[in-house]
Amino acid sequence: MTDALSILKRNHLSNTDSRRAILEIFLQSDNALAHNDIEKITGERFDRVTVYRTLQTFIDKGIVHTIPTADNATRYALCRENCTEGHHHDDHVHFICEVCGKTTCLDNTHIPAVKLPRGYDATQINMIVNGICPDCR
Amino acid sequence: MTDALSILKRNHLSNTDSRRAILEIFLQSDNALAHNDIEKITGERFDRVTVYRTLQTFIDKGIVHTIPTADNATRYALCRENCTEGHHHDDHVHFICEVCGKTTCLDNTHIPAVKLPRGYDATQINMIVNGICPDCR
DNA sequence: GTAACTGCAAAATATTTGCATCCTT
DNA sequence: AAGGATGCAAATATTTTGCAGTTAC
Repeated sequence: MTDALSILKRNHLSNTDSRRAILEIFLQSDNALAHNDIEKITGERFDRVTVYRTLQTFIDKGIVHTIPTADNATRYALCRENCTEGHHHDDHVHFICEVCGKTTCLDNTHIPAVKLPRGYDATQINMIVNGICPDCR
Repeated sequence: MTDALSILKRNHLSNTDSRRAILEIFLQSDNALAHNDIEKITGERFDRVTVYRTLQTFIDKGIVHTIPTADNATRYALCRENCTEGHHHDDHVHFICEVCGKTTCLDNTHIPAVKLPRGYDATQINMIVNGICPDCR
């Protein structure tokens, strides 16, 4: 199940307004969201601090992941795959549109293998593609 | 030439203490630096604002580039390749060590090609590998 | 000499922490 | 009832902007 309540239950999180609301936002959005985006949508409903703490909780549980961006704005997206606490399997490519600014998880585009120099051990790989999305061409 | 002065001249930038000093730091460092790292090294010699502006100038000229990181701390590294104003050819992999925290440009490890879904046009690709570096094993 | 660069002050923005209160289970 | 979650206040961190004084060329 991918409704907010199920996600909370599955992760042993209590069912609070802010958690449900923020999860709904992620479920209804097809792109990654910055803290600021979430605040704009929720308006005055929740304290800014609550949003920060809720996002951190979701990260800890492996419900959302952050996407590294060069512009230094932390963006969060739902983990669509089988992430569990402490273990992300986040092997898809992220696309950032230079026109509309949207960050999209290309869930079906997997990160190709890369051969690292001797001595380097990878635990996680991120691939961020900047460019122009289909909507902005 | 890869000394600080040559880099400044080549990019038509005036030769000031802060620019020379900050470039030296990059030239002597084999890993990427956060604004904070630079401030620690330069100490009280330059105003924090000057460091911000100097870094921005270098980015504009294509002398340094920023590296996207999941921890949301902007890191800067020298462009080793033929970056020109507005055009980065930054196709190497970046490695972030989970133990020592150092960010290294793997200049010789190129980013493998990736096939994007129809409609997506890439202008720049970043690949960030997290793991353990040779020094920390 | 002039345009560009720097330092200082301050504003704007982003994030974290402590604590008292409230809510979920 | 008890532990965890929230809201508020405030501390801390980060980045930007305006302006006056200084420096490179």
